Amino acid sequence: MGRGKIAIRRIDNSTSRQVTFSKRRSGLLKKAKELSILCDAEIGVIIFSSTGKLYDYANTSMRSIIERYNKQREEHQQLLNPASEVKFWQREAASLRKELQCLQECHRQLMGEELSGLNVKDLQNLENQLEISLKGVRIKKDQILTDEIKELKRKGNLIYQENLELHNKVELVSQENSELHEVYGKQKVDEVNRVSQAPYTVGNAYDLHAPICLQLSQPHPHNREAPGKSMKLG
Amino acid sequence: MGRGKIAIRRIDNSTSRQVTFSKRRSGLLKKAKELSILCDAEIGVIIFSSTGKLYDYANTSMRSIIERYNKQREEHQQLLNPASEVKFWQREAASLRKELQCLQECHRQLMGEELSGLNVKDLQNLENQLEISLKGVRIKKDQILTDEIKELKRKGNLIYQENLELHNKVELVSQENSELHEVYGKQKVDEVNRVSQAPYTVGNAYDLHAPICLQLSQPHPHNREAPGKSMKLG
DNA sequence: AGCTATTTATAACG
DNA sequence: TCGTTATAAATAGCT
Repeated sequence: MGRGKIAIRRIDNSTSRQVTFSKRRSGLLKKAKELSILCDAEIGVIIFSSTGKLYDYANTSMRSIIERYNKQREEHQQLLNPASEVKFWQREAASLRKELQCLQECHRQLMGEELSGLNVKDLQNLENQLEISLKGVRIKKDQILTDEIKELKRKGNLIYQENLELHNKVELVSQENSELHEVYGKQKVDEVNRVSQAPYTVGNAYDLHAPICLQLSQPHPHNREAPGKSMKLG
Repeated sequence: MGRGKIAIRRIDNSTSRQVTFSKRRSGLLKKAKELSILCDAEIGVIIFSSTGKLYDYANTSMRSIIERYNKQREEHQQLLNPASEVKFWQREAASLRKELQCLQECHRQLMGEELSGLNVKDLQNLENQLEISLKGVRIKKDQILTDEIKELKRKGNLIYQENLELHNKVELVSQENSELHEVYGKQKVDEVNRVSQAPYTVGNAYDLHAPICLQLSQPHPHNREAPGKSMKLG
């Protein structure tokens, strides 16, 4: 499969053998990975290049694969090793693996996969459970968003109050200054006034004479009411 | 690389998973063989199917490949002495237990429980997943119900046809009887007619002069249309 | 298990 | 080693 067809025999040219090794090695490991995923298989691949370099792939762990391989290939090896502790842990692992498979099946069903084998009654139960789950998740999410909104509203009001007070303070100071200038001369009053009023006119998006209004994105686009009814705070 | 493209994820359908496993397994082993020949490499492949069946390939011998692997990884001692074997299985059990706990947490979340610790983004993802699951479950359920309806419709029509034929047959026989009585006397004609017509008037809910109408419960109570629009068959 | 339409891998080359 | 492309090979979906 390439520009030309090649015979399956040792490639003489050392360079192109290297190149082919590199390409086909990655191809082989990719296919091994795909097979393990597609078909839920446990796969180990060990490759030694002609120069002795090691490459390998194992979807679980090479050690457990080799262990399993040895067990399956030489059952009598177990008889040579009658340590009951080993047997205990093997049983433990087998039991856990079984439980894991059971839970995985259940999990797949909750993910909406592997539904063949379920009858209408099972599917109805699953549907009900998913609706309950969905409801719970939405309630939780809404709660978080509501809390966030409350917090923003609280902070907004605090800032608004603070700004009101600052505004009053500035007016007081400004008036005081005017009176001082009235006494000591009028030459610099204009400048001072300009500076004291800057916050109300330049680079400030808040209107300090009305409650703060923070607009938030809708949590549930599909549940929104008629347009124009945006959520308002304050 | 086939009639259609497939995503690399576990194949749901058990039959096609089996078929794909068989095809790709032989493909993988062929490629391993080719690579070992073309590039003069030492290669071992171990495959356990999801049912636990073992398939393998080794261009030299699996034992020597595993030994070389272990030597290269400097782990051969761990697999040989029983104390470290115990440790291996303990680690295996711990690893499985960890995976189990992870899956259990995920499972609880899919069940709508234990949602604290999730942020809005997580909850949104969970909500989306649950909606996908729900959709899948409903599609599957609807499909089963639709198939059931089709089957009932088919059977209903068969019965209706059979009844029509029986009706005709009865009329023919009845007419024949009348003619016979015409010849041999009229004393019992009334009785015979009464018997032959009983199926049309007594204890029979079907109207044989109209298509059979089987009414089924709605699959989705929350989706039903205006009342009075019952599903009709025939 | 066998048959194709397609997708994928890769041989040859830059 | 990396990228490109023409072509061989693998294989997904069917029967």
